[in-house]
Amino acid sequence: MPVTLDSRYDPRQVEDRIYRAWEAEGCFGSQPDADRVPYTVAIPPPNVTGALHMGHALNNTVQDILVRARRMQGRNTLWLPGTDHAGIATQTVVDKMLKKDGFSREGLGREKFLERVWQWKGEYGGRIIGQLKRLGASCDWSRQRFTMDEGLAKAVTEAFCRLFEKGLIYRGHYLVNWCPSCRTALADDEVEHEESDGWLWHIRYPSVDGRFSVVVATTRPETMLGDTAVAVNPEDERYKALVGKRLRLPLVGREVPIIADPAVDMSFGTGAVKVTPAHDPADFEMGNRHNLPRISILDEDGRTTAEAGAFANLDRAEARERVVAELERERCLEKTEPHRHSVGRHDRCHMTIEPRLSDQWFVKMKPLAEAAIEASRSGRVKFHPARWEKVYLSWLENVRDWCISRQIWWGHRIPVWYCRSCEKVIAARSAPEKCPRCGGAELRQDEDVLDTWFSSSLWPFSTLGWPAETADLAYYYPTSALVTDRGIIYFWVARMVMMGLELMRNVPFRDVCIHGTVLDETGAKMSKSKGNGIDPIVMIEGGTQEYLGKPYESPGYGADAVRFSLMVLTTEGQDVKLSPSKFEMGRNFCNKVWNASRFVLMNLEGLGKPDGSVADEDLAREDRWILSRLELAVERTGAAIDAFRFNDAAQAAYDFVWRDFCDWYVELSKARLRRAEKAGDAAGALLVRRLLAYLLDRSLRLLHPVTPFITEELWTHLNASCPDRECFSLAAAPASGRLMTAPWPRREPARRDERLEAEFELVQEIVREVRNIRQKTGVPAREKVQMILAPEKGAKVPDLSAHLELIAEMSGSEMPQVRPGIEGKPEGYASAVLTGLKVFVGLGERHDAAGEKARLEAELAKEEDLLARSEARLANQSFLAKAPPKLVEEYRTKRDEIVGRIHALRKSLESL
RNA sequence: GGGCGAUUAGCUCAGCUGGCUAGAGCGCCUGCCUUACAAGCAGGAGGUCACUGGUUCGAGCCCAGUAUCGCCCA
Repeated sequence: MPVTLDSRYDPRQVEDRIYRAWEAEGCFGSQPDADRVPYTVAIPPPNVTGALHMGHALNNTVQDILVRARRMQGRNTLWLPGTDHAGIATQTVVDKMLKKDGFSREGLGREKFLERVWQWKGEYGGRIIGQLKRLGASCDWSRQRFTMDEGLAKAVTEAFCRLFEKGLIYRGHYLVNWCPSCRTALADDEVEHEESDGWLWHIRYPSVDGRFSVVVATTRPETMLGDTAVAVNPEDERYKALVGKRLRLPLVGREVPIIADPAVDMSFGTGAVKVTPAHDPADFEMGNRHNLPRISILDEDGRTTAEAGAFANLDRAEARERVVAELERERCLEKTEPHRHSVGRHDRCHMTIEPRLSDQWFVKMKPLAEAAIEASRSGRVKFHPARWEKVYLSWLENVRDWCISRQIWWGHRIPVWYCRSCEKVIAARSAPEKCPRCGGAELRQDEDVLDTWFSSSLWPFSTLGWPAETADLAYYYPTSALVTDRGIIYFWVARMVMMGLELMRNVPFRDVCIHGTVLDETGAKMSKSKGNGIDPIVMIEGGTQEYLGKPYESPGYGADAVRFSLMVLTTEGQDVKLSPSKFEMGRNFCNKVWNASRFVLMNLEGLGKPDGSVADEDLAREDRWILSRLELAVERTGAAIDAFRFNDAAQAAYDFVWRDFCDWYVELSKARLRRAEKAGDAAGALLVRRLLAYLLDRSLRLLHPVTPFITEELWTHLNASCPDRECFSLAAAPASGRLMTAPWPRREPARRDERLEAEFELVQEIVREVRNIRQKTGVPAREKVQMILAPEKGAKVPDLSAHLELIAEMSGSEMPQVRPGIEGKPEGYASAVLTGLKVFVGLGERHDAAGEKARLEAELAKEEDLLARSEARLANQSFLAKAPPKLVEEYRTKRDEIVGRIHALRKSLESL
């Protein structure tokens, strides 16, 4: 069948079609199978409101590579996909949409609002899933889950109840991080701290008896309305005598005590601080130690309450202004100085966090964290790269109880009911009909929902059917690897480990792969507000996007190119500085693979069905060379994937395909085929063609995890033109069906031949030297030159007789004459000196003695420099005494080689 | 303040347990539309491996310190 591939690879004509074929043929699915070892990856569920960004593209490419490689390696592979309901983010998005239509959440009421969210999710929630498919993700879509679907809701309720029953979940009145914009409590790690310029206000508080006063320094003067003490360090001589005395709060008039507490930093401000237990975490603790009253002066919107007296019903900022102005008027403001301090912001909406006293639900973290720490210390969970373990551990070692209640509507409603008559708190798997204590029927469910991360912490097992004891759960759990960004070590990794250990009695995954974060080319994190994001879908499909203030026109690099480029850039967890042009590399490589395949396919026409294996003794030296290189590539690529070193994997496959196969083997096969045809050597030609097919086959398999689309497409063509292409063991690797489910190349260590590789390296060097001389002296491309190879007398040079034709063809020379031992240089020839071997290139008229002299002298200078260093080393007695003898021997050989080359260079110069 | 990472060619990065004449891609220079590929081929130039000390026969790699940048935690 004639092959008609375009001379350029166009991903647009391939990718969608291939993906649909995979889906239609059920290539992604996995079922438990007791006879096979599973490999399981649970996707870190992307936010259902989200669109695929470059971080997702990187994250999911890594997962897909792991999963595709394991699938080819014979593991029963399941990549379990899904999305996260992202409580606050989704609620905000729908809220905004409603506002545009003139509705409000409050006006609609809880039930109607939730209907609208589900409606919205139905319409837009699938977007990121479609985008993952566009990237090539080989997830089992039939198992797609959503953190709010029925099964997962059941898991959340079950988990809550179990933890509650065990006393690991409790309710309490504490100071929590409050977002006045989202009007909800947040967990500690949802707060980002940011240094910013502010002020330090020094306020004078007079004593009740009017005899003295104390100046306190604060960054938040408005909270003085809620002060219930002034604190000093017990060691502070300046204030020792005043401890126990009382002050009168300006503006408010309330009397507050001066207390001594070791938490006070004597060097901060005046050494005396105001204490506002209801509005500052440190003050809250201090309040507990000293039994201070807590006065909340701000409400859930961040506005002042009635407790603020004359300053009631003001916004936080306004209250500050008014308080400061009033203090100044009353001459209580000593001074105001510029001050840098850190401000907590909500990581989603960036509103300044307000510590707020409220009733919330918490998870007791200590016991859970201890188990999670042990799991990592004992190696049951391993981080890659290992250094991230420290980050994980230090978080767990210092973790505070986790506030899990959120004052929003979109999420898992807390499965707790309160009895109106006896106030019993009931956690239940389904709505109870009456109070188990007093029998009262008036029960009210808690209004709050759970933190989204609570449901995601169950993800690795809730998605497999937990709490039901399903076959899936028994087979696929624990999962094999979790792949994520370092930013999510606390949110996901640590919490999943805690919950897995607590509820499943086993870790949720064995390996945690932490890859780098995608940055723009200036090194800044990509974000919408900065306009420095690169949209992976635009890179894949083409189109214009705004990048760093300028429009960038993407030609549509294709998913494979985007994936390949990302992988080459992803070096062991280092951040990835990206610019759109980086994808050219991947695209160029795909085009190379396409064209190499095109060449092979063209040469396979009419090949027919070969009978039997290729006999090793029929292989030429270059065939054994490329098979040795292939073996090296298989080894390197596999080892790199095992070690989560994706750049090495991509690079190893790249080097083999481009450098070894295309640059050398394909090029020299052209000449061999020509030669065989001329000589009527059908068997010789067949051998080359069979090897080309075989090598292409193995290249496609090796590349498939990184560039799945193009390799699958080419595989289809290869199957059509050459279904029987196994050269050495016909059963080794079936060549039908889909590449994505075909076997990974087998390791064949016996194919590795390092001596042959060294020999071939010499061939390559000779060819390069001749090409260099030709270029430097301006020999036209098609003009053949004479060549003489002159091995030195007694030098250990590999026998090149089997390579002479190849050398001639690759360097554009006549058949080289081999003349051992000639010293000088024939008239009209330029020379190059290799180790133990001189290469003479016949230039005739073109021979330029001056140019030649300069070239050789430069070479000589380099060699002499090398020699000097080499001899210095060998003259060093302690080197000779202490270095391994084998190494010393190697250096001696090297020295002799240099001496030999210098000698040869001098001879050449002399004969000029 | 504590921790982690980075600093290698003009740019972006490799360089694992010290033995290196320090590599790749892009860019640059030169020559080629050679029947797979100009998204390509061939040839080339380009580096006091941030700095200062130390350990070692030997340091890009190990140790200590300094500087600059980035991230995380408090």
